Order: sequence, then C-alpha cells, then structure tokens
Amino acid sequence: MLSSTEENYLKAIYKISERDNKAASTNAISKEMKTTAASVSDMLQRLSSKGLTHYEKYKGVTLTEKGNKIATALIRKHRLWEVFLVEKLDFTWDEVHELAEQLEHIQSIELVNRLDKFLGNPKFDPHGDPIPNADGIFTHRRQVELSELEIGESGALVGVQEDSSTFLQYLDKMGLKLGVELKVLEKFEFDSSVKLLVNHTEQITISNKVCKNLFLKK
Amino acid sequence: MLSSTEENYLKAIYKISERDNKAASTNAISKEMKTTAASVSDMLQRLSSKGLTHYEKYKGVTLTEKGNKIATALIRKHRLWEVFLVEKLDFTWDEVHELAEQLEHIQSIELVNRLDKFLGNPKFDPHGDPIPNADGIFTHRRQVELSELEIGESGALVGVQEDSSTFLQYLDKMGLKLGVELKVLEKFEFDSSVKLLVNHTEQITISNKVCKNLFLKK
DNA sequence: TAATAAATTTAGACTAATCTAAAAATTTAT
DNA sequence: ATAAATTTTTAGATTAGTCTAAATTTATTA
Repeated sequence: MLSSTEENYLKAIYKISERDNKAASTNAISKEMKTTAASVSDMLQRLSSKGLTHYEKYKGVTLTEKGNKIATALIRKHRLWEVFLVEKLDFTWDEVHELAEQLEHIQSIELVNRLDKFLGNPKFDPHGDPIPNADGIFTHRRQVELSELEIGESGALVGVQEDSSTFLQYLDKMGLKLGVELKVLEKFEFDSSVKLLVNHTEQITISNKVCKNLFLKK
Repeated sequence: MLSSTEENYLKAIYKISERDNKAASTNAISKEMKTTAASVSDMLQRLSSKGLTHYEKYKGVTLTEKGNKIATALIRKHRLWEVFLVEKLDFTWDEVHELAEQLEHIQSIELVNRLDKFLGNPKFDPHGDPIPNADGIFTHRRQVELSELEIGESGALVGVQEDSSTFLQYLDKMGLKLGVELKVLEKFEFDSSVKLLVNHTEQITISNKVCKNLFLKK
C-alpha cells in the first residue's frame, strides 16, 4: 500500500503529463506539490523502484500502467467525494477541494463503489470534470473554451479549468454556474474581454483570463 | 494539528480510562494499540508536552480537558461515519469499524456537523454506542448486561460491548440485531450459559461470554 | 562553441514514529 | 523485607519524508 504522499506524487505526475502532454519534469512537480526539487528527485527514484513510474535521470517521469491506474482511482475518489459533499451535505463548489484531498486517500475499493452507486453513478463532478468509472474509463465530453467562440455563438457552461476558491466564488457572484446558457455578444480586442448574455436575460462582461477557464458545450 | 497517530493514542487513553476508571498504564496502551511499551512511553511524553495528557513517570496517564475534547470529537466522527456507512451505503455493522478508523481522521468540523445533520442527528451508532453531540455531550442510556437479568426478565437489545467482526457476524447468525426483544428462559449454572426467547418466538442458547457483551434496556 | 543560466541530482542533516535491548523503577510473593 | 517478576523508561538504531547547500547535467545565448 502506498502512503498519502506517494499517492499525491502520482496525482501530480498524472496532472502535469495530461496538461503538458509530455514527461513531468522535477521542477514542474516541485511547483505543483509546493516542495523542493530535491525532495521530488528523491521521491521519483522511489516511485520508479516500485514500478509506478518510468524515470530517467534529468529526463522527467511518466506513469507506468500501474501508476496510471492508481492515479485514475484517486481522481475517481476525489471527484465522487466532491459530488457527495455538494449534493448531500450542501457544500458549495468552492469549498470541496481541500476536503476531497483528504477523503481521496481513504483506502477501500468497496467504499468508493458504494458511494458511486449511492450518488447515482454521476459522470461529472461539481466543476464539470469527468469521473472515471471503476475501470478507470473517463466519459469524454466535447467541449470548447469560451474564448474560442465567435460573436453570436452560444453554448451551455459545462466545466471550469481552475478550481480555486477565489475563481469559483467570482463565478458565483457573476451568476455563472454549471448549466447556464451563454451567448457571445461582443469581443473587445483591446484586452480580449467578452460581453455575454447569460440565460437569455442578463448581460455581463468577463476578462480573457476568465474566458480561458470556462468550457462550453455548443 | 495532531497526527493520526497522536489522535489514536488519545482515543486509546480515553477508552482505557473509561473502561478501568483509572489512569491508563503504558502497558495497557501498548496492548490496545498493538505496539511496544517503549513507543508508548515516548509518545506519552510528547502528548504531555503538548498539554493533552497528565503524565507522571511510572504512574500512567489521564487526559487533560483539551485531550478529552479531542478524543470525544474523534469518537463522534467515528460513530457518525459508521451510521453513514450502514444507513446510506448499506454496509453491515461488522464491516464498518476499519473504515470509520480511517474516516475519523478527516479534519473538518464543518464536515462532521453537516454529516450529523444529513444523518438526522442520530444518537446511537450501529452498535448501539452513544454519539456525542458537537459539544462532546453523550446521550446516556440506562442499560444492563444481559448476564445481570434474572430468569423471566426481558428487555430489548440496545447495544454490544465488543465490535469485532467475528462477534457481530455470530450475532447476525443467531438473529440478534439491535432492537430484538429478549427474555431469559433458563440459566445453566454449569457454564453460565443462558437460554433466551427471541422476539417472543425463537429459542436460542448463548454462552456467558456472549451475555457479557450484550446490553439490554429493560 | 564557450560561458552562463537553469534544472536536476547528490550529500548530509533533521523530525516523527517506530523498533530492540538494556537499565531502572515498581509490584508481587516468598 | 528482600528476592523475583513485572512494568516502565532510556538508549541507540531505522525508515519515510523533508530540507539546505553543493555538485552535476542540460539548456540557452552571446
């Protein structure tokens, strides 16, 4: 069995490889995990010796099939617990991340599968991120960044890239929750901000940075 | 914040002091925690220096008010999670202890209070043990050991002393779950076993060891 | 392409939690 | 009340995970 620390490294490697589409560098991992490069270097050798990663000195790491399986299972647990916290315990979407970080380390396959069933086998978490099934298969959803839409186009908000509290609370303030219908009314070249029509009624303007963090389904 | 290990020591001290009505000895703790007396001795000094226990060398430990508060909060979490696992996820009462041992270390007061509310503020866990409220107050229930009942007396099964899987599975096999009505039909002096009438219908005989682990409400 | 900068690894040290073995204190029993 | 047994503590070692500082490798740029 792995320690929580080892599990967190696997998750970080998974996340970084996914994002950058290449081996995760020591530095990228140290930044993600808010630790030193020296600690990461140490750990990468341990993970490799356990057959969880492919590691070549100075070349970064990728997950082995075994490592990938564990990382995926962690993501599954994390997202299912987030659904539980929001749907059953009435937490808001900006409050659940830290708690899920703890809950994802609870060791019990039976528990997560029963939780899944109890929640009605949800396919997406409160931030719109897909929840892998017991075999580690993700439901894929075609989605585009809001910034890619042309004037006049519209779509439903189905996910967010960031999940920091500040960002999510900002979205709440602007009336932007998952499911709302958004139509691009205007694009300002000056700062790449965008004017939107929310649910066919309210008009708001959001920055380019926000746009890049919103996923729509056309 | 305390480590899971430190929290487990506090729980063990609580449990032992409760049971024996005196300071918990190093040996008793090492037995309870399945570790060495040397480790315990070390830890007791650490807990004391943190103001969680009153400790005098060779004299055992008791919890300070601060330590007692933490231990009680852990018990509250443990028992609430057990209720969740049984009521919501359909685990059986013999399956939940190990899982609750993990879940009780999740750090969030808000979480446990919301869980409590979600579960309808239960007062007892699946084994009949009282769940302290947010202030650490236990609901007290007058209960007697089955072995104390005289022939002809009866009562409802409201709790069990042991919570090992083997014991609980034995009870299931005998049809003994919380709530059943038990009447003492006969006591055998030879081995102190007892013949019971279960729910006014079935007759069973159980050993003295089992009797001592069953709590009834007359 | 050589020198400079950046990234990575190694070396050595620290803390928490554990262990075994030995020493010390306490309790029990003769 | 003294010897024997038991309990408890101390001493010293080990492992996981971390750190800083120094050394090494790779990447960048003049």
